[in-house]
Amino acid sequence: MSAYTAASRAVFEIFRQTTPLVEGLSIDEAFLDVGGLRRLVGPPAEIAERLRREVRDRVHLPITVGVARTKFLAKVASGVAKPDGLLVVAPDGELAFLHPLPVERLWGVGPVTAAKLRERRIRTVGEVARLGEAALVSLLGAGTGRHLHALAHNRDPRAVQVGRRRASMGAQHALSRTPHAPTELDAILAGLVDRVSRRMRTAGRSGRTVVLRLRFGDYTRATRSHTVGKATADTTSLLAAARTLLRAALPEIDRRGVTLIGVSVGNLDDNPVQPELPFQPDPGSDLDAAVDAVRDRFGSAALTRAVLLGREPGVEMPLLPD
DNA sequence: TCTGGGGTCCTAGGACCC
DNA sequence: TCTGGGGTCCTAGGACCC
Repeated sequence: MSAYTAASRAVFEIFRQTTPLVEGLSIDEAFLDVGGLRRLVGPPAEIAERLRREVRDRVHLPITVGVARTKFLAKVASGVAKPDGLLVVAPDGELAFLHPLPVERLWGVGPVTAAKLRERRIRTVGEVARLGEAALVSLLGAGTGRHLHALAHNRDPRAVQVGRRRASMGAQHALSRTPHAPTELDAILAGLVDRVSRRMRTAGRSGRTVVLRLRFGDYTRATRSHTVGKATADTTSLLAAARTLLRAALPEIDRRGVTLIGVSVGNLDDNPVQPELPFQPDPGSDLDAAVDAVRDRFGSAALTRAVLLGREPGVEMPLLPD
């Protein structure tokens, strides 16, 4: 576990001591629902100050807190208050706070959407709100248009969700623009699948959809996916699926060049154990368990796939006995 | 500035089934 | 035999987030 991960866990622990209603958003962001604590603990602003103090004293990190009636506005407030700040948006001052802000503050507005809005001379959240839903939908499509219209009026009915589980797990590797031989790409793929499948087994997850992510020489991207009938966290099975996808993409890679390979597994399930194990064991599950055990004890470099030998820094070709 | 790594959500078309 | 509607799943792409 990295120092960053350890600190993140410690901070989340402090959050959970304050309220059980904690929704992790990323390694360094979370929503806390403190609506029920007003009588017992005090107003949200006081709770926020206390959280900042505790994290500073116990984990020695600054945190920024945004307090508001909706998740969306709390996130905007914390974004405005960064770094190491606290901003409380009172219910009667929501739109006065929100409307002068630039459109980029809206959750879901990135460079593409911002550029489309700019073309219509829309620069602030207030201008988005005044534009009206129908005009936004015709400009940005139904999904984004309705979403932004609601946010611009601070309409965000989503509650804080506890215990949300990850929907996919993946790993990727950036490459130089020089040509790469199929064997080299295959070795990189094997290393990525190895990393992802191990993470899945550690987390007790298994998955059905293998996604191969490619970025070509011109930095455009493409994905190829394959879904199997039964969820697995078995390295051999996942690698077989990934290899099929890579083989099919090789002609295109050959033409356009490749600057990134990624593998992720989606359709994640909570049950990595195969119920019919005594009769139809996964071909590689025993091997995976043995490899995981060795790595748990001796570190992740202790064992590697033959296809990777001599490619990863720090991994030496072993001396074979005569 | 351009090009690191790990994710989420939405949309759309096609296949398939009833 | 053909047509139609509705639903689900899979695949692919795109935009966005930290």
